[in-house]
Amino acid sequence: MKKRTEISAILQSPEMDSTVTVMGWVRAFRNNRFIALNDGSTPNNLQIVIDAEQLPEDTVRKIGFHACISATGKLAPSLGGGQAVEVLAESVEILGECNLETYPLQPKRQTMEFLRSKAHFRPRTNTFSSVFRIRHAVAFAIHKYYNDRGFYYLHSPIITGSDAEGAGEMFRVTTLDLEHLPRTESGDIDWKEDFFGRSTNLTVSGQLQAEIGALALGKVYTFGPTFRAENSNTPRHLAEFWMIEPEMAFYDIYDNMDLAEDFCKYLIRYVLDNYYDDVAALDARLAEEEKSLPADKRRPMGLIDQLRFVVDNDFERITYTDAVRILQNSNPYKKGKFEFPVEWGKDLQAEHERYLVEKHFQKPVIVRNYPKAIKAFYMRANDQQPDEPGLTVAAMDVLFPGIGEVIGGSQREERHDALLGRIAEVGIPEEELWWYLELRKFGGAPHAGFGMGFERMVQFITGMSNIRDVIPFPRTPKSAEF
RNA sequence: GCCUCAGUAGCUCAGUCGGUUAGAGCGGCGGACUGUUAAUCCGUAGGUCCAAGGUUCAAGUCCUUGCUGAGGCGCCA
Repeated sequence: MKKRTEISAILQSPEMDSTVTVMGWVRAFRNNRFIALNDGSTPNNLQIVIDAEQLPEDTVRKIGFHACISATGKLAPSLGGGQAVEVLAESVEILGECNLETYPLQPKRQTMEFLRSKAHFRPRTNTFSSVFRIRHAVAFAIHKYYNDRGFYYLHSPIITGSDAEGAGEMFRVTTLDLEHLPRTESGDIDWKEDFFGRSTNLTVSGQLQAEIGALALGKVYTFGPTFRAENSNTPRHLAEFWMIEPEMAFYDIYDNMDLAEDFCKYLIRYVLDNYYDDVAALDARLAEEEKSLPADKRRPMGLIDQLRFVVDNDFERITYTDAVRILQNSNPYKKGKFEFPVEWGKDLQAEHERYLVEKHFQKPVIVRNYPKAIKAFYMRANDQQPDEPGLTVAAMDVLFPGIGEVIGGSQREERHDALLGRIAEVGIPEEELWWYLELRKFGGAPHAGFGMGFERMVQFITGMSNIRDVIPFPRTPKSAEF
């Protein structure tokens, strides 16, 4: 293969008069003379100038939207106003034709729904190439952030035998012949016959295993795929998504909140610092899109302004009890505008969270100390507070505008007896969690952690309105093409 | 899982009260064009009206069921 130069490198530091070979996909061919070429290395195109009479007629005819070409020529300052440099092509080779009579994409605005059905081509569009570059950037920044702070990347299992995680419906993993299931004497399916000799599922969370890591390595994080078989049909849910779960020994709920806030800001700052052109392209696209919306449906600020705002301001921190008080004093509450009741002991609904984040504080909010009854068994019980009608646990949720809960976490119950009591209360068989309990019995430590929805964070940073458009191959109920 | 809306040309949509040969813009194709920037100009082709059943003299239009998609809610990250 001829050695090619990536367009990002050329645009960054062009060496005028040098001869380069570039390869990529044609975004536009204008006036029989100008090719806008993109190779995915940057959102920006490189202009190739050809002399149609100096090239084979057949080659010129095949230069068209999304055809793949290689072009060789001298770099020169551009005579046109739209770009600084261009390649004066001496030769052009067609690497892959693109027959536009049958190719589904078109050089025009397409809906996200349509492009979703063409997941094999959508990364070639401006929007999706920017989204996927940013997705990469966020993933990389996650590892960099934790590595730089002395965390160890722990690989939690994808296949789990635990039924006790309680984070939702699970996908079963089995090699049993579904047409001829082995049965026990009592007629139940005999999971002892299955591959692992027990019933197994895809993981819904790596947290319990991350706790094992934290109680030995001090600070760990997991970052991997997570599976929920919930029949959730919303722009914020996927059946297969990625989650980051840091877990730290010797952290309490406040340390946990500090880390969560700093982590969120770091990821946003990293993308702004290193992928500004991509964010700017998405910002412009959103601004264009919003022009056609009525004023009340528009975002309060542009994408970049919003990202800067989140980075530059402290997150609001309140207790669940405060949140209920604020909501009960709110206008929508007094006017009966909320669909769901606001009452201490009941979980906050999306409409309540949205009021707190988007109306009342107008910035990210961390709510902590939720009622014990509505939270998971592993969260650390707080002492009874005089101003709280019931017992709470040291849980915390980080709420973002537009996407809602981006992080959920807690200080974990490290007291063996308290945990044992809680497990009994919620009715999980003790033997399911024998190793989890032993972590408390033998050299236990106070510890805390949280889970961040990776796609939700990418969604926030890119401004994409549907989570299916920030993952290359979305898996949702009734949909697993590609 | 519940509720709402939608499905008509490659894409985005219009299609009146059920009535003749189903339209537009964009895109494609053919042509023109050597400084364009979503290039522009001229010409042209293109339809299983989501599927099945039903009502009717007559269905893109009304009814039933199903499928698919989107949005809202719940569950959550």
